[in-house]
Amino acid sequence: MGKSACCDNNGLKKGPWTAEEDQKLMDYIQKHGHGRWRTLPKNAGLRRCGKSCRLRWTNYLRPDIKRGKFSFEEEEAIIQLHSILGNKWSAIASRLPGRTDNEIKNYWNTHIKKRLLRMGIDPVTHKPRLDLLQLYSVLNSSIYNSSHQINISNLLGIGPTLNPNLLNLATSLLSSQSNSQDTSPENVQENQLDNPQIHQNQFQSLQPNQYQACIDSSAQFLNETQLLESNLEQLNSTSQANSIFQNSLQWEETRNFPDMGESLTPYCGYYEMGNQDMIKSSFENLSNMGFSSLISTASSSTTPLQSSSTTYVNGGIEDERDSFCSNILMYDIPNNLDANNGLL
DNA sequence: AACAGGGTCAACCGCTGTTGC
DNA sequence: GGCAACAGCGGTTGACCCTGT
Repeated sequence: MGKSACCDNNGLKKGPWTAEEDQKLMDYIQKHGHGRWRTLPKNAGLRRCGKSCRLRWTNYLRPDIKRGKFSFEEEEAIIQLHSILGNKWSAIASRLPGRTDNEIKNYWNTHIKKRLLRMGIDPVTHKPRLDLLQLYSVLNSSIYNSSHQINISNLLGIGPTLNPNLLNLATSLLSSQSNSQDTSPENVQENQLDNPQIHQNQFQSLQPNQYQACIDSSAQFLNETQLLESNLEQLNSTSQANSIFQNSLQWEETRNFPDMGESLTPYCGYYEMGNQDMIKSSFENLSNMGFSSLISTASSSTTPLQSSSTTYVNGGIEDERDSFCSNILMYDIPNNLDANNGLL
């Protein structure tokens, strides 16, 4: 099909809309309704193309548009819906009354996506960036214990907010994975590459000028996320993960957030407030990876997105200390929602 | 005060899907 | 079935604003 014909017309105005143009468009739509966008500009006395008029109406002039900052509930819904629908902004917008796809898309790209990245969560897969966790864990455990106290967090640019218990979890899972490997001679070398303990030993005598080499050596871990995920499915010892998870919660409870204070509002503090969300997200993904049995389920949902729907439980946490904590792990998926195709 | 750099968001572009002839 | 017009979608752009130097 290609470009719409209306965009080829010359002499049509582009750029920001004036109040006068807005008024003309609103007056016309109030009298005649919207639709027939190709002929609307001419009939309304506007020197705009139909697409521009439609966009202006649907994104800004519609009476049911909700302006202003996104609420916590809305942000939560966006994240959950995005994890299901991906970049189907219109499908996401259809579940957030008063919000447009454009607004949600902008908000995702400028706010949520960056927060997820800062937290070490892949905004595409909504899974923890285990490559960073692995690298962090291996380097930190080896270098930090050596005589050369290096802040690996800064070195890797992943900040000081990574929960050490989550790192332990990643390391434990890696270790378990390597233990479950075939130990036949032909696989020994490969298993050595997979074993973080071996890497740790290799770093014991690390010198300051060897940090880059250290990173290079560890870079081979970066492609092992899939191995880790498959290991998650194989790991039967759920008590291990549960224990680490409980430690994570305790770690969060005792952690200080000196700059938060009043800013711990649902909107501006959601991801900034700490790693609770990272833990939630991590364990949500654990659930997605086959660990749902080790995470207790919530019994009800208070999410704003409801109606006749099938309750979908990603995995709940019975810690009502943070009500949002349980909310985010549980989400109502309407019956007519298809994860692959959006609305049916 | 001036400038640079980064963040935000309204608007545009190019494409796909749908509909009617 | 083929074509064109249309509606809608997601990615991208660029002007504007804010903040730090």
